[in-house]
Amino acid sequence: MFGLVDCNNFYVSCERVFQPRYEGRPVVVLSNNDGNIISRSAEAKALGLRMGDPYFQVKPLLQQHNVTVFSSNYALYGDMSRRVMWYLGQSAPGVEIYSIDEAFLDLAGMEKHLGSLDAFARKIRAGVKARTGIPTCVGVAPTKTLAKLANRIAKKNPDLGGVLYLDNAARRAWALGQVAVGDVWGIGRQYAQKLTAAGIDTAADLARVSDTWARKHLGGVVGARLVQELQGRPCAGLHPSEDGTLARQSISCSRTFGRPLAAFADVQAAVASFLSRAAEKLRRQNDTAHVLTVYLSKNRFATNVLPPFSRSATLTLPSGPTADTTVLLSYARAMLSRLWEPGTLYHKAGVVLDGLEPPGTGQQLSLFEKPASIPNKREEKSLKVDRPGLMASLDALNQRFGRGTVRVASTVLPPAPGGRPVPAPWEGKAQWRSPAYTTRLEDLLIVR
DNA sequence: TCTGGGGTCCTAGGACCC
DNA sequence: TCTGGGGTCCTAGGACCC
Repeated sequence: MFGLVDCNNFYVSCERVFQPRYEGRPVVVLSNNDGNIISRSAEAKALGLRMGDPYFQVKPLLQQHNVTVFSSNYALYGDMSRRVMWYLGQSAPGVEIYSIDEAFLDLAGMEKHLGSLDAFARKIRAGVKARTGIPTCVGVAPTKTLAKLANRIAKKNPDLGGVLYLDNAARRAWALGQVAVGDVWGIGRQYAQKLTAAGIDTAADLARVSDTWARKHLGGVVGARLVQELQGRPCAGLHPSEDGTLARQSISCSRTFGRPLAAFADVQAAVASFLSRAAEKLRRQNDTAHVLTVYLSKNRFATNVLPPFSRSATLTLPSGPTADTTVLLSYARAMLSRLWEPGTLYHKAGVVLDGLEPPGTGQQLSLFEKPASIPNKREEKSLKVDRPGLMASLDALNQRFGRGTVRVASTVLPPAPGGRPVPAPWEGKAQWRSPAYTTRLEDLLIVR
């Protein structure tokens, strides 16, 4: 059996923990750059606000109904998530952190122990609420896909008390009939359209299609597994998250710029800044990366811009895997020059680190590179700097004194005439950001 | 004026290898 | 006239997730 614990309206709920006056009132949280709605309270959903709505489009509606708006505060959400996950880790034998606000629980064999998984799920739910203030729903079922489905039904039907346990075939059949095919985990817009056109409208209909049909029309083996899981046959196990954190197979950092950029120097500094951040995440997870991708995007909403809206370059690092910001930067600069089209307005850039492995596993010297033990004169000079040590010091300083305290020079634009530092033009808006209550001493909540 | 960011898995085609 | 088969790696892109 699997449990799926999913936080309700997670970002909104995080804000409400520290500002309880927003309970019972419409609240939304916006994406980076205050661009789109990414979290909505139940009251905001009832007003017809949808996930992903651009802020500027729904602004009148928000004002009309006096909806409270927050910019996203990832320092807060990340820390609240850590607390929720820590508690889950204490409560279940195996936990797989699936996203910032969701985790699968391994409940194999626990029925015998506990008698009722329903009561257990309710206990977990109450425990998360008591310890963090975050409301959740819990679905329990024999496969991950069915646990997701059960969770969804629990969310939609408050009378269930936030928990649904699909313990027998009759309940499962009932549950499958409750859910539209487009709301099944793994069925997105494209597939939903295709399925309804073929007369498959509910999860129950989808559970009845043949393996061959699923393979042919739902992305091959992925679709076949999905159907099996709906039928109650598990195709995916639980991958426990070590020490309460999620190790990733790729790390990326990208941003839509605060305003469109046309100058190479600006975009280059932006890319350097994103890559520095990605490399920092990489080192925090104690990995090195062997593959680097850089991409540039134009404005995909502009009527005068033709696709492709994005160009990317991917490079397997000839010098082997690294976690050194300066090494990664030297490659990124060259890749950016290759992608650059003069006279273009760029809206967004990003970097991706792939081929992650722990340091020291697969060092590969390039054909033209001498091993570090016999350096030439120039290398001798650069080798005086202990790079891993340099990176560790950089991270330690930024950890202690705040992100960005010490930076690689290429992420900083030359000062304006008069010597004043230039604000980074790629940084976006965040007009309504709440304090980092739990991660910055100055932001600590004061209770009178 | 204004439209997010960070992930996963899978497939397909070309280059290259034996 | 006639031109293999099986494999890997790389790159790009599609579909999906939260």
